[in-house]
Amino acid sequence: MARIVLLFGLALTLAAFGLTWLEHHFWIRDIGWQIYGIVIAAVFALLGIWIERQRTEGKPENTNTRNDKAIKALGLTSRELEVLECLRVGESNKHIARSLDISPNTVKTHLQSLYAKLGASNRTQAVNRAAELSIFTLV
Amino acid sequence: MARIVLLFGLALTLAAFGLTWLEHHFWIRDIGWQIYGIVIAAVFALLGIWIERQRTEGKPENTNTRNDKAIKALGLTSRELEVLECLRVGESNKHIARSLDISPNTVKTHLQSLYAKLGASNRTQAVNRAAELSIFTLV
DNA sequence: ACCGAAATCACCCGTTTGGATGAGTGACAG
DNA sequence: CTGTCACTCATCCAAACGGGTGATTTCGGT
Repeated sequence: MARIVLLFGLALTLAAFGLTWLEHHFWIRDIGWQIYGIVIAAVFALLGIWIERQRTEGKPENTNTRNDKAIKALGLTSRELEVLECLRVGESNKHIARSLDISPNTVKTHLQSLYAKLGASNRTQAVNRAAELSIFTLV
Repeated sequence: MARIVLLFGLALTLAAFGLTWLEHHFWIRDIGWQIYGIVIAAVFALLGIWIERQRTEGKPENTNTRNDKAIKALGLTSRELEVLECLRVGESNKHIARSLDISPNTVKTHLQSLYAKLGASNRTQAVNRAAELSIFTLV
């Protein structure tokens, strides 16, 4: 927040200085100050929009970082994540096997490590835990 | 979006007219146009922030209403909703039976109606669909 | 060249689910 | 009073799942 205020003040002073400079070198008096004011208004309105957009973007960033943090903390491998994503959609082991082009037995193996790492005892719990840790790529 | 553009243009023209009016009546020449520009900049930056904030506010309202709408649309009964909530947490049929103090057989019956109504073929899919329809009471 | 982690697959066994069907009860509206 | 609906429970059967164990391959890092 402090950074935003600083940025804002900086922009204002820069603008003031820039305008003073322009006044002494160019065609300011010719175009009339109304247009001038309009340009300033437009630019700073856009700046305001930009600032607000930046400010509200902080949230998905957190989920993304938590995402990776949790994944690394639990030691989830890439293959396990793929299986996990299939779990979320509700695919059966056989279906997952076809999706990832591996044997159903392998799927079961991946699932067991997933259950162990997530502290789950079945697929629904696994999905639930993964959701709590915001592991899924949010749609 | 069109409304925002309109609002913006209106604000700009109003500002231009207002400034012209001010110029002919008051102390404009005294305070110097730099400060003038700064004020314009600040006001319109705030306007930009406000606009952006308005634009991004619409979302949380939907989730609550969809909740009940979807439930009624699908004809989910109260008992089915209880079972659904247990599903979400990952409880087994037997556990759900104890939670709701009914027979596991009854749980299965409720599950079958749930699957039918939600268009799911297993518990994980049911939870997924329910989440998509934001049926769960958000934590 | 070797180690360890990841990934792959297989087998066995018991439990859980899902699907289909039938049926009894209580409540509530027409 | 009768029909409908939600809720309850049951039985049978096949499929899917969870748990355990062991084995092979592949690959990056030391």
